[in-house]
Amino acid sequence: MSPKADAADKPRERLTRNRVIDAALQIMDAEGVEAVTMRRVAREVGVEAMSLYNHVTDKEDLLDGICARVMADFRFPDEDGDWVATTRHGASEWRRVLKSHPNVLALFAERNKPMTDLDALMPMEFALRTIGRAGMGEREAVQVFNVMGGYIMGFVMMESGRMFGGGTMEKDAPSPDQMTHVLAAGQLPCVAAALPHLANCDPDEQFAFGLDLLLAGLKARYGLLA
Amino acid sequence: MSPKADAADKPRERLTRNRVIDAALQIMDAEGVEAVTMRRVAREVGVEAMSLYNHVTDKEDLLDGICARVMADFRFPDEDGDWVATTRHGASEWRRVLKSHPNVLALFAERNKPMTDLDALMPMEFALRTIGRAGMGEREAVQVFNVMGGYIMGFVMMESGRMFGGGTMEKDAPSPDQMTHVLAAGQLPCVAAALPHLANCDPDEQFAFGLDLLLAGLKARYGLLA
DNA sequence: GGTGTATGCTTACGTTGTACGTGAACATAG
DNA sequence: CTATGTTCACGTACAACGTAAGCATACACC
Repeated sequence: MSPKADAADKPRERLTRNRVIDAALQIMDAEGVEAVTMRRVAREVGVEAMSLYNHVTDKEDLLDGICARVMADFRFPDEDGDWVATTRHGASEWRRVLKSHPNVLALFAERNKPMTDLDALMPMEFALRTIGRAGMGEREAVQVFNVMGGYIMGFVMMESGRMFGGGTMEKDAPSPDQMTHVLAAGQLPCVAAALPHLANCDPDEQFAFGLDLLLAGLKARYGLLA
Repeated sequence: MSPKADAADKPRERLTRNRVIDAALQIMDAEGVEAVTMRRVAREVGVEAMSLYNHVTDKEDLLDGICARVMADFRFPDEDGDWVATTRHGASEWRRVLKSHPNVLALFAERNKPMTDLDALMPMEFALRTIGRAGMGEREAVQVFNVMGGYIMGFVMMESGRMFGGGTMEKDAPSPDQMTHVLAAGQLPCVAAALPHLANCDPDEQFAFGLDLLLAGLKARYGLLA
């Protein structure tokens, strides 16, 4: 009998680079960066570790693939409205992408080379094009891109990594760690006073707040109007 | 003869937590985060790996120690002038600290708990106090802190991680990697046009530019004056 | 002296990334 | 049909990792 037309004798689907990277990304989202291990990914796709090397050259390559894959999730806003509106949409989309895979920022940070993937670069192209619509010079557009990009990345880093006490205490839990002890010592009065606000502030609102600051600064500087 | 008063029979200086963390930080600066290994640090301080555990509970603890140590390098600007000037000094000092240990951002990013060390929190205290001097409400001050902090971290992350092509090509080197190939394909015209600016712009100037945008936005919003 | 308490060394175990060799499935050429 | 080359998965093996456990040494205080 012919080997096809039989569902049972095709025990495993053909492995591809995409399937490998997808599995790795899923593991990273669910269990953190350090859980992304060649053996763990292999197990996820039902294969031995060494078989992955037919589709990625390294673990490095795998991680690069994850970065590119994440950026490929970027959904380009339409560019019909004025550049400020498009910028706002683009920025919040960028933040959405980063937040939907919160651990990818750690990857970005530890990777010291720029992205080369076309998929990963297209959001940058979009951003530069949109900023360019504001009518400033190329050089200024690049500056604005760096500033905005930095703001977005840093903001998401702070809100999801919460490195400065952002979400330590849920609501009013007394925060069992030693931070309370430090605060109780009376030093850091401003931090102590800020804690409830750190816990309660709506991140979306904060993000928009900072973005508006930047946009307002741009308008004030260049006399641009929305 | 007595065992003291002889320089030769005191073969090693007493190991301390600080010496361990210093060594780890030095290794991280010189060779990257992944080079910070218990055995490597031990070798650096002239000891076997397991001896480090007398001074740090974990590798985790060691890395936390590095984070705290880096923040402890923060040199507090004087707070005599107006709050805008102090903010500017504080921001550039914060950037200086991060840039002088460029790999620490990867640590910050992969660590999902807030800092609890007093040393690490004092720059935050300083920042909140300075922002508070502007006269806005506590809640707004926290927002401004998050926005400024995010901007600083993100900017440094982009400028030292150069994830978006920032420093790929030194001066006018033709960039041997595959990025050129992608660009040559005609897609990404804005990125292609931006590349020389990405390579040539002065980071200090860019940083000040973004910071001024934020400050200008604040002034415009709150009607604050320098 | 003795006796704890730090501190360091050694050995050992499980897990990591990956180099290397084997073998099955398949395409194409003779 | 057989021969041959390519692709892909498997299995074994090794060095380096974090660290648990046990033992050795040195100094503080009685």
